[in-house]
Amino acid sequence: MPATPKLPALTDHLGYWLRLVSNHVSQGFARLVEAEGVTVAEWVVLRVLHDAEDLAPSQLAEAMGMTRGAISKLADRLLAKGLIARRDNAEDARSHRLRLTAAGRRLVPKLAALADRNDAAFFAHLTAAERAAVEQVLRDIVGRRGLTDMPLD
Amino acid sequence: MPATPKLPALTDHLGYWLRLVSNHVSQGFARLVEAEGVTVAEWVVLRVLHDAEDLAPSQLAEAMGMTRGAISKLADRLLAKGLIARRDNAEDARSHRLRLTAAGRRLVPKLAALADRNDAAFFAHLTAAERAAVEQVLRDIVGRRGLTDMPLD
DNA sequence: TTTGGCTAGTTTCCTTGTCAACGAACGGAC
DNA sequence: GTCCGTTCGTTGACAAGGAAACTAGCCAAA
Repeated sequence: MPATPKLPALTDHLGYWLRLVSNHVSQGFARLVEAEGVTVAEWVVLRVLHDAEDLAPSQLAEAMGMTRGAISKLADRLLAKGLIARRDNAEDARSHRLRLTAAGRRLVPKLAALADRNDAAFFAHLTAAERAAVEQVLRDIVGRRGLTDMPLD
Repeated sequence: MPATPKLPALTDHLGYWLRLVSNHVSQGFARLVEAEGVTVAEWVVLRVLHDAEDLAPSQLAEAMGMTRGAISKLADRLLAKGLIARRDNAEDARSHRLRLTAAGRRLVPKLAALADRNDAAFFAHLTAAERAAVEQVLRDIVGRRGLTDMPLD
């Protein structure tokens, strides 16, 4: 018997498999949306704004699990692409609100279709039960640990 | 009825949950290994070298799903930390081999314990069946799509 | 043997994030 | 009314990876 205790392999950790698959899924999606001239982070902003109508950068940062600095630059890019607009906040001169432009609003369904397509490409072969089981486990972990945000790492 | 067709939410995609949890798991691990002065990518290098004994940078790039350029810089950092060593390849002067130093080899079990700890923190509450089911699904996807590498984004 | 293509690593530039410092504006205590 | 601590967004420095250009060395064909 070897004197060294068993050293677990990378693949012994569930986190390894999660990361491996997750990274490929995200990368696949990144390639899809790239054709529309948008990054994954930008897509998330657009999708969140689509539902919210009007958000302060700091709220966006909170919702996306990114720093305010990152949101600031992200907003600059989306502004330059004409997909969002800044509007002063009447009640607080420090702050302002971000909203989709017409072009931004028009783009969201197109990107959503790509998200559907990408998800299907990776998970369509699963049975409904398998899908539900995995989602259940993941949602459960999110709930247990109170993960509300989405850190981009 | 609204004229607009249903727009799927971010959370309707399994990829969303995968990414959310995966990013938190990775971030949690990053915080743990940070105390040992190492990043996640560096940990992977160390762990792979631990098993391989001797690897060319290009092999490492292949195994980790990173570019050779990234490995080149990563190796520089690990070299500076004294965790790996470069050795010339007698058969091919273009190439060289990377191996763990004694310090690097000593560090691996410590990091492996952190990996165990992190995995447990996120997944220990799962039943063996749940764990196996998730791992099975993930491994299956990896197999179907021939994902051998581990892209870091 | 020399030439031309290939391969291994490195380097440069670019992207996109974090972190920390900053200035402007808010708001409560006095 | 005036401070003083806090919050808002921005900015600059830094980190880490990708893409592509570059260098050095290999090797096979002429």
